[in-house]
Amino acid sequence: MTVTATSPIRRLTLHDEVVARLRELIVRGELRPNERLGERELCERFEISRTPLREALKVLAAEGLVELLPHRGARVAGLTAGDVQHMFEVMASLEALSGELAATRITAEELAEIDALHAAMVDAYRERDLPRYFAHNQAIHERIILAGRNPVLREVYQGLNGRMRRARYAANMSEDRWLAAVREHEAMLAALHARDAAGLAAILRDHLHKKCEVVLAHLADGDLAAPS
Amino acid sequence: MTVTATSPIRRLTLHDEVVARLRELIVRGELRPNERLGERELCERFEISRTPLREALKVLAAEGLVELLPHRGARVAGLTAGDVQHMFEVMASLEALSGELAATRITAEELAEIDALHAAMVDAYRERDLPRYFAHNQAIHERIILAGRNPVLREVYQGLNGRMRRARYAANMSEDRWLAAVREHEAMLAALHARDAAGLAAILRDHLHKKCEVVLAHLADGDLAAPS
DNA sequence: AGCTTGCATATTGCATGCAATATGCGGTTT
DNA sequence: AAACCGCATATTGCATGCAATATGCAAGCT
Repeated sequence: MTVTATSPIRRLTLHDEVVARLRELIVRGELRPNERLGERELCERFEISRTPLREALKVLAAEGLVELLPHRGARVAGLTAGDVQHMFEVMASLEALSGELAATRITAEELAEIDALHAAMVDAYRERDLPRYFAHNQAIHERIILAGRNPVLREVYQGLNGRMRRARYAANMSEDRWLAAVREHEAMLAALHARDAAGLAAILRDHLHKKCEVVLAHLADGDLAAPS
Repeated sequence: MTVTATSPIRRLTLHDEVVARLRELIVRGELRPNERLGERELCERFEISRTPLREALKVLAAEGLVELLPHRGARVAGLTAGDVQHMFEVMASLEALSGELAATRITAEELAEIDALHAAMVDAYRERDLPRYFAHNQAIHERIILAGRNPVLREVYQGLNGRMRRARYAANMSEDRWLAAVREHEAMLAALHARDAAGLAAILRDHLHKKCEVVLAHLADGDLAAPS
């Protein structure tokens, strides 16, 4: 028999599941930077044996979320203000590239979808619903990346974004900055509609630089520990 | 007793060693794209047990050099012309960023070192010594990255570069293109000396785009297999 | 004949056991 | 009293064994 859409059955292996769970714990800050990750402890927590756990730790180390000290175990990777600054520098370039690509490659449908997300985001802003605002915000940037049609860019972006979200998670915004951010997003959409690649790239680059300042200011208040 | 410089003793764990060896085999093309990586086979080759090998494969998969098919083993990641194009798009942005940063942050010593490498590279070009040319070429780009003083940029660059070197490895250059590349390098140095961030960024971006075309042309001759 | 079905084999995924290395503490020495 | 040394403990790294899943082939069915 022919099936309309071959549903890719949930093929779950333990280590993949553990990678996802641990990544979430780290990104959400429940496992704090520099916190020690004992194998025994985590094995009991997830009720698995050491083999899949160790494989998961290796993967997260390759992603930069975990540091592996030979013969001395694993720790959540530290996150200094310098690290954040460096990540934002790279992210700004990646976002600028995604803007260039999206401006030339985006379809009308994708553009309409982003318009809708933008409207929803502005709505969340009006209601001062920060979590919803963030979610839509992230979704918009994600769609711009997708519209660029470059899977490698997407991979690299996702990797860095995962590491940065740790810092952004607790980061609040001033009322002024929030309004400015919304305005910048409006400029983005205008550039996208105009297919203005260079303009969109510039806006995104600038947008990221400002976001960086906000996060750094918040970090200075002593939210995240520096590496030993 | 006090030691002048705490020599970081070579602490080698098997899986790290295996990661390095496998990565080299894949990058150098001895393990071809889409080639199957049986655990038994590799265990015998390296004379180790399956545990460290599996950990190594997970790491390489996170790096994008290996594909893991659940319950069906591992294969060397495929490398289509599209993949190469996408990687070059990102690399061009990263190189441009590295140029911007380097132009503003490089020290006189670093600049002198790059000058020396450039001279050596030109020397290799005059003798048509391609391997030596490539080595110096890579070293120069590496130094520019280092001069940018952004470890995150360096990480991301290294990761992508590892994946691209697979394609570049066999790529030859036409006489014309080779000369043009040398001239572009001279322009780079001029921009670096002038601390011209925007100019260097533009040169590097353009340089990468052209390199991409060369590699793609070579790839079209059917060097690397496409993914299934 | 082509397709499906069932079993035998091979390979992967996970758990556990053993050896090697690091950590912490008590005793000893200066 | 402070520092050093050595041993006991805990943790990590690697090897191996068992269960689960995929692959290949041959027999049976339509």
